[in-house]
Amino acid sequence: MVDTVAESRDPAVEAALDKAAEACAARGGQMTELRRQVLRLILSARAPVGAYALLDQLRAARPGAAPPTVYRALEFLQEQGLVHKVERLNAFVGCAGPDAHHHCGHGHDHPHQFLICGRCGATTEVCDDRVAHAVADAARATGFVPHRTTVEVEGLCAACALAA
Amino acid sequence: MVDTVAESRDPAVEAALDKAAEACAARGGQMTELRRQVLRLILSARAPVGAYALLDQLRAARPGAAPPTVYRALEFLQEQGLVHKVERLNAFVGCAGPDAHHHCGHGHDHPHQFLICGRCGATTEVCDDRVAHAVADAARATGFVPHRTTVEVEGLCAACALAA
DNA sequence: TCCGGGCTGATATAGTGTAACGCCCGACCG
DNA sequence: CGGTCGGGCGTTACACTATATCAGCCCGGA
Repeated sequence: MVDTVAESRDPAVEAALDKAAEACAARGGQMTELRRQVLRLILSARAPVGAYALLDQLRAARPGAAPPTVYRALEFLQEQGLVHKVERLNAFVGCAGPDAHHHCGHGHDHPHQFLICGRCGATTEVCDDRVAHAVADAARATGFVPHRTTVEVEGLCAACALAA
Repeated sequence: MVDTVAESRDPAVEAALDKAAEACAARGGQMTELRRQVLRLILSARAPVGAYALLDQLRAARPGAAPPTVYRALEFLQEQGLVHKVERLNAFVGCAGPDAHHHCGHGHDHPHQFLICGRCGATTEVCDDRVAHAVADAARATGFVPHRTTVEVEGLCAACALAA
């Protein structure tokens, strides 16, 4: 075995990492090795990952890693719009890449919604403008000035709904 | 001082507690003294309250109270629709009273949204059908079967927006 | 009487997130 | 060159949030 446990190195993930680094640089952010490692772990996971799960995996490459190590990386990645937190799960998912949402006219701080399958744990991000507008309108109707919005739906994904 | 610290005993809160107890009983739930105390603390607060803040206050009346004491009460109150959790804050707020939402045709498990002021901490619950429908529609469009929805908007409340 | 379920007490532990200090290093400037 | 300033990271310690588990109590029904 040439590759160690930590490396499944999906080429698609590596490509996404390179694109992310590029996007960061364009905004004045530095995609350091640590941040890249954390983002790789998130993008390689099939479901949202908890901070401490990331920490465990990270220690393979960085024995000295501690909670602040991963939380600081996560904070950066969230600011860059590369990662979102799923509040209901206290876990993190990669954003398909902000670029993937350019079609709906949003930048890297785009509004998004999560569909969380309570059975298989799959969490998919959608980007629905009607939802975003409805929420913003409802807020503004009360004089509230919206800044950031969290929308998370728990239920059954299409596959699990059929299986059930 | 006749009343001790723990008792501000807002008559409106007491009335809400009585109504809540009634509503619980109608559904087969028991509003015990402990649960009533926890609900009173939540309804008396101006902002969402953390479980451990509740615990601290609760200990005035129940020296032996421990985390499970308050979490069990909270679980019951949430099931009864008397309390909601604000995920972004890991804190709990009283529901205006499910009855307050009968006007929009929902029962005690009604869809709701939170407007969280990042400056003063005030958190208001709204009940907007367009939002609820937009979210449900967006989810169903992907074959997802929605079960429970969390919508939380962080921003500035009307008062703070003016002050800022 | 005995059983069972719901509620609470009590202890222990798991999981999530931050504060605070200090070091290194590279950028920038006099 | 020397200084210093800021960002990123290591490290320790701690705060906050949540749950598992076992035991005791009360009450209503068989």
